Amino acid sequence: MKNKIELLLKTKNTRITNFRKNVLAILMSKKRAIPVSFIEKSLVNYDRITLYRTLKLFKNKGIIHEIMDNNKNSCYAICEESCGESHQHKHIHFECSECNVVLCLDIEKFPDIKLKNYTIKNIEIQAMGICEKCNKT
Amino acid sequence: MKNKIELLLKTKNTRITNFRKNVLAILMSKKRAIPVSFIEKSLVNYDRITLYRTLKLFKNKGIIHEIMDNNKNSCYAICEESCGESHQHKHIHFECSECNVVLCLDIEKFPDIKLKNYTIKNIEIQAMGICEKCNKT
DNA sequence: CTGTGTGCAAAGGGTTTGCAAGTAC
DNA sequence: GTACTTGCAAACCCTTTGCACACAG
Repeated sequence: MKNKIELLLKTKNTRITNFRKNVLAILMSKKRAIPVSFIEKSLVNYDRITLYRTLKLFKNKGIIHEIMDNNKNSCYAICEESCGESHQHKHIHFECSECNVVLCLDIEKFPDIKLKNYTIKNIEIQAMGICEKCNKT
Repeated sequence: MKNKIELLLKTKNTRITNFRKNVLAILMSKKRAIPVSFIEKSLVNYDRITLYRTLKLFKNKGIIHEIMDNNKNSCYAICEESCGESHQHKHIHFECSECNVVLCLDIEKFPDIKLKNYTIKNIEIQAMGICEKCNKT
């Protein structure tokens, strides 16, 4: 795990520091997009400002992507390897109205939206509803 | 026009006040989602706090819907009549990276996304790129 | 050693809350 | 008259900026 994190940072031309490794470990430990507040809860003795700067850096380097939940809280999730420079994500973001979890979900075929005379660089699809877990209970 | 505005407010069980009529008139004058800052520029002698409260109220009543642009600025647009209680919008939101306009655009067929075991209540599609106007120049 | 990252203090911007006076119905 | 709306002041929260010190490469 540790090597995986350091490798990722190296791949993205980002200096390896303890703080960055800690933040990445938290992000990698969850298969979902987590709000900043959650990252903060998971860190000990951290500096909030440095955290903001770190997340911004990760985002710019294409290590993580940002999703806004319904309450305008920024959530972050590790980018898939396929993400690449364009930062194009072929998954949708799903927010559960019961437990507020934010998930990155793959769908069979990502809709190919075209608009005449418009150049589309990126498409984001955000779904709201009830997640698998909450549906069961 | 005036009657149209008052009728809309009445339909939505919302008290008719001068301030609300002014805000609605601004929103109706544009065929696009406008940022709060634009509404503010269009108002004279307004109270910012009241504006926030008004927009929140309109949103809750289903009179307008909120779109977040790339810079996390809230933009607002009048809901279509088809919108209804569910607040379901069958259009996509397009943001131009050149002129930053935010548009509500209809697409031929709105993708019907299904996820096994998930209940989907609402889907929002946000596209980024270059708009018609900027493509021409 | 050099450029980059960190931690602290302070400030910024958008937004919300509380309350008293004013207004719609 | 009553409940809702407005305007003002203050507070809140998230986020950014500036700067000196610390650290990675």
